[in-house]
Amino acid sequence: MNRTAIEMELAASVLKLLGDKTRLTIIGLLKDGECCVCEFVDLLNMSQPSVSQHLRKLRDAGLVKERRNSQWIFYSLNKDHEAFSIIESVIQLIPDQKEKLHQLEISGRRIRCD
Amino acid sequence: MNRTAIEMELAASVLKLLGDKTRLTIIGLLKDGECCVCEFVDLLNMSQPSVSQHLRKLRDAGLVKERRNSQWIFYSLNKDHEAFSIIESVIQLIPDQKEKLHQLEISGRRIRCD
DNA sequence: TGCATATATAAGCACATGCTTATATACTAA
DNA sequence: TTAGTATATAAGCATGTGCTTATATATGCA
Repeated sequence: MNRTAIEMELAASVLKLLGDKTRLTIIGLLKDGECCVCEFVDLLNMSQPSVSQHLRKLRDAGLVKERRNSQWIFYSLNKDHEAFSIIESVIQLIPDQKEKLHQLEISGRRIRCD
Repeated sequence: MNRTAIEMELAASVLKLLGDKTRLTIIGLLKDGECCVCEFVDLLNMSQPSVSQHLRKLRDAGLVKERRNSQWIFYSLNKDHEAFSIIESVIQLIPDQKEKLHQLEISGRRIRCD
């Protein structure tokens, strides 16, 4: 028995959340920092309600944290999640989203607050 | 850009398949070898059609291979799958199923053919 | 050949999922 | 206070999912 194993039920529920292209991309975008909803809407080319609903699922599962700053709400990975090791592993195996964030930055649509 | 990254769409589809407790357990049971359908039915305590349907999804995705030997069909992981690295990573993070297979063995219900 | 075992498949159904549109809430700035 | 921007939520709907029951197919054995 793997001493530090993530219980089957929990692992399955996390993998299920990752098993959607939109949410998986969101996780990828959060690899190196925070993003706010409007950035996701921009980068994913999806409606705002749809993005919000995906973020809600991730937040309900505790996989992401949110932080309000002025009118924006910034999302980030919750590294304290019991199953964060799954996120960590998967994030290494999918295409890096750094370039997309960079494009956002140089087009002046990147939101930065701290 | 990660040179060996698994495309987002493919990764999501594999993770979606892993995002079901039954299928995730099947993958865990295949970690160290093959199993036939009746063993899964026994170990998972599920109906045979239900198990077969899960195996079909895994097979359709190319994640498992099948081999017929006499009246049994043995399933095993397809290590050549493009996204096998995801399986490999996840399998290390979930509870090991070795003990369950051992129990099957000592109760004389383990099927062995080669 | 005929029956038992192992497996696959089909049909039906309840429920989950992910989108859309519409609307509510929260904050900022004029 | 009013308008604008950012976000969340609700309702509705089409489609997907995973089970069940019933049946088909394949193999082995008497």
